[in-house]
Amino acid sequence: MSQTNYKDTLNLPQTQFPMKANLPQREPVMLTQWEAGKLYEQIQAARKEAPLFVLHDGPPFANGDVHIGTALNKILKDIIVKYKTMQGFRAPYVPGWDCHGQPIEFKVKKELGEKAKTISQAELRKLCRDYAAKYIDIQRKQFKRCGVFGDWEHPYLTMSPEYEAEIIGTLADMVGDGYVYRGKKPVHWCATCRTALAEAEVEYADHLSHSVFVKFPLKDLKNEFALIWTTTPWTLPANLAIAVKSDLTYVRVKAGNETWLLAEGLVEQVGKACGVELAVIEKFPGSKLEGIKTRHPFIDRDSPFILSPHVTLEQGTGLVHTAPGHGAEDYEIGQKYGLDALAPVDDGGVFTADAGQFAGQFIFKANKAIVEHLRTLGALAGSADLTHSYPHCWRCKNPVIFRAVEQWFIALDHNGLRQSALTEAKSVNWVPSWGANRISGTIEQRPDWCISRQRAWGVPLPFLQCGDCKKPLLSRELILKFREKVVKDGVDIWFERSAQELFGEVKCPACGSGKLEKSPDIVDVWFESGVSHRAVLKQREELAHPADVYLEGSDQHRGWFQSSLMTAMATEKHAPFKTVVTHGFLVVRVEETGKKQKISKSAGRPANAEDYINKYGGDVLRLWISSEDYQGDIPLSDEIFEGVSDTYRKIRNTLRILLANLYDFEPAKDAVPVGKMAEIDRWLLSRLDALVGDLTEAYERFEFRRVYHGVNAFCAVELSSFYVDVTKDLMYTLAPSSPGRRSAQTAMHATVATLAKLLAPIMPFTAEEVWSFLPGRATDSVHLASFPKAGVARDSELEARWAKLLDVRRVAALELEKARQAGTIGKSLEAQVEIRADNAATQQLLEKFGPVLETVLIVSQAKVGQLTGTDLQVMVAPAAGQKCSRCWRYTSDIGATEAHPQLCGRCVDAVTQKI
RNA sequence: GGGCGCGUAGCUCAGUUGGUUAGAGCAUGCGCUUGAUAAGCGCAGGGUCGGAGGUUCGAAUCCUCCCGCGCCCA
Repeated sequence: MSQTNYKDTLNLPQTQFPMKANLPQREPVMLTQWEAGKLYEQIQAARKEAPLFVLHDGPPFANGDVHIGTALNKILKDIIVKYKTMQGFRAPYVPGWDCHGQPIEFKVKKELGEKAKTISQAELRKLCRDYAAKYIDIQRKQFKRCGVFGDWEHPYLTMSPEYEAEIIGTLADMVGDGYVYRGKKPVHWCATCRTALAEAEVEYADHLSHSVFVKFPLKDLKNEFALIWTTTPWTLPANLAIAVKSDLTYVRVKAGNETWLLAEGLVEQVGKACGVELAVIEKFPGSKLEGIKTRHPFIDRDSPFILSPHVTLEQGTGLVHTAPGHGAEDYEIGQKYGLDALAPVDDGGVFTADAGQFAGQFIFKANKAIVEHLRTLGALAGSADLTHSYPHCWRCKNPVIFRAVEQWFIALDHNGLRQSALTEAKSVNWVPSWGANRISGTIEQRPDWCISRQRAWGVPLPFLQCGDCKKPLLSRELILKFREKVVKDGVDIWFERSAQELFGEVKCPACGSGKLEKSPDIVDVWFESGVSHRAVLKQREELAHPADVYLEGSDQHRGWFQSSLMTAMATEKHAPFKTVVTHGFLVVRVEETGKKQKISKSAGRPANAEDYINKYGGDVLRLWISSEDYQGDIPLSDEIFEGVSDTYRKIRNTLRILLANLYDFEPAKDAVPVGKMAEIDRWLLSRLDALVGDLTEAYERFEFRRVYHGVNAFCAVELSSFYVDVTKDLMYTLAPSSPGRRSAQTAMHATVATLAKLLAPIMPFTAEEVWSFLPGRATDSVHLASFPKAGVARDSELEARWAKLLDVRRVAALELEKARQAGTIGKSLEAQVEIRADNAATQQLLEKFGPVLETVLIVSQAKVGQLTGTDLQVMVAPAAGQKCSRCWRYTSDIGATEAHPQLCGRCVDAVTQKI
């Protein structure tokens, strides 16, 4: 028989499992199969009676393509859901979308262009609804493409009537419990368009302002003045206080025959600007000023000193003119001191009667009159023109103003809400643990929740006010009455029908008037998504309240986590989540600087999930996510993706060779019982068991990178470089059904099956592909299988013995390499070795291994020599005997059988037995 | 500017309550193999643990300050 024919007698690996993954093409095919087979429904049905695990989805905004960061969030959730499912839980996943809100309204208006001005609110709302629906479809497709399982045909939408009804219902309850009140708060306001503007509708551009230094006389002190500076003289009629910083140094200075108060650090600058010599008389900290009163220069009113951390020495005098009705910071600090958000300006930017002598004037025109008036009064210390960046309206390009308008608020200290939320937050499991600290900080600091927005696209605040006495009419019963109509007809009826049509005859309890007006405002979208625990967890019968896990970016400590916690504490008296997991944000390395930068700032870099899926595939995208420590910044680069792709290939090839070695293995028929398995195979099963234990703990702790590194190391070290390499000889050359080969196949079979299951939550496509090649698989889909259990095959005594053997192997590898460099041998089968143990115990151990030594070292002969020293030594020499042309080992019995002159005895047996 | 985080080989990550010479996988270089072959195996090089002080017999680890990056505020 010729050499090439002997090759035909080997059991070389065979498989149709492709080496090249071709994920971008293969994955969509698998998705189609999953959908056709209703895999998600099958999984849910299989777990019908199982204990429940709920991961509640935070709704992404229905706008644009799925960003790589959004995909990261969704995939992390999916890994958890898939893992919990395999652990035997019923883990339904109901995805959601945030549908209302300014960004959609903004985009729709932009697309409309000039037409946006003439369109009715109802038409605008219709277009916004269509826009959201369009992107829900797009995003749904993209999320599915990421391999995310869920009830995609029944997501929750904040614009669905059921959801809207729960928003209204929550408002009703909170009104009933007295949390809601009406107050004023400044917003960006365009006097030309007569509308409130959102931050995104404001553009910053240079603007020429008239800056003035104004003297406020100190109450009851002659010739002594507090000197303030402002670039908006028109806000002076609304001045209610002067803010100083407690730890800044302030001075009294002599200015001619007057005394002025200002910050020490600005004396020189102010002196120059006002053209006056200033001589310091006295120094004191800002804290000394608190409570002291000044007089408004032209209105009969006190203006007290207050303390504010916002004061800086960048410009002005260090004494900050404070008009709570016309500035965000002014408002914040005003709240603390109980100041009114006075804004004597109407919708058109004209002063109202409250502005005294300036009533009826347009504010920007009144600037000049006010400055002149100050000059006449002698209250003007200096003035100058100043060009600076100032907000303008995105549509009409005119400068906008900050103006307090009527708003609706939730009182966070009512009924001890804030305190109970803080207490409850302590009993939530925050991952990472500093989340507890962070959310407490935001809850402690935040002011009352302003829940009204002056926009078109959202859920109306179903509140009434009296048309005559203007008092708000807040009634739980009336709101619930409206809610009933919403369930039937959706929320649009608020805009389409009159108060009377909606509520019938209702009288103002304050003045008895029957003339009631509907609030034109809509509710803050944070309130909408914040009530999802009620609108989804409590409504959907497959879910439960509270959820086991919420998982979002760390920005949501201030966003959704907080809004959810607050509304839940107010209405349910407990948190809506047991565990909150947070992740960081994507950063890319900028080549030139080597510095990290958030992805949104890196122009030209692909930022959609699709870009990466089309290039690398969904499973590589997911494997990348699993590889990163997502708790901090998450780095992203081509280099990283290439690296993950390499790992993917390593894992794939390892699984492939195992499958290829199983081409003739039927577990039911051929499997060897553990007790009869070879040691090396039991060693593998023991290591595998340890891996299962580690990875189970990693999944439980949401530390997926440990899964990635664990599987990678197991494939590279235990399997590829050791077990598979070592067992090649017996796998290929023994008779197909020999016990040694069947034993190894049994171990390999268990290993592929286990690895497929361990990887299924992270690489759902590849795990499924592997599964489909697995002989004797118990379930159709790997996603219907159970997660492996640890602690069944661990044999630490055996592992300890083999650890010693692996030490020998390491030393042998070094010596074999030396021989190879010297040209003595090529591959290791051309060598024989003599091992000298480092002590008697090792020597005894090695002797007991016997022929296993040759196998493990992949050499032709291995013997244990005399114990001579204290170091473990391996001596290498060329192998003795002749090379068997079938198994390539060197032996002394080549040609012992006449019929097979080129074969060793073992190969003769294999070839002739054919067992 | 404030609050909360993060910073360990080229890359992604380990590194117990402080305790030998800081590890792994990948990548790189050099070999081997050609019966996992657009694969596989071996060996080697590679780190001032962001920086500077301090505590300690001893610090990647504890403390202070600084630098860089991110999130949230302002």
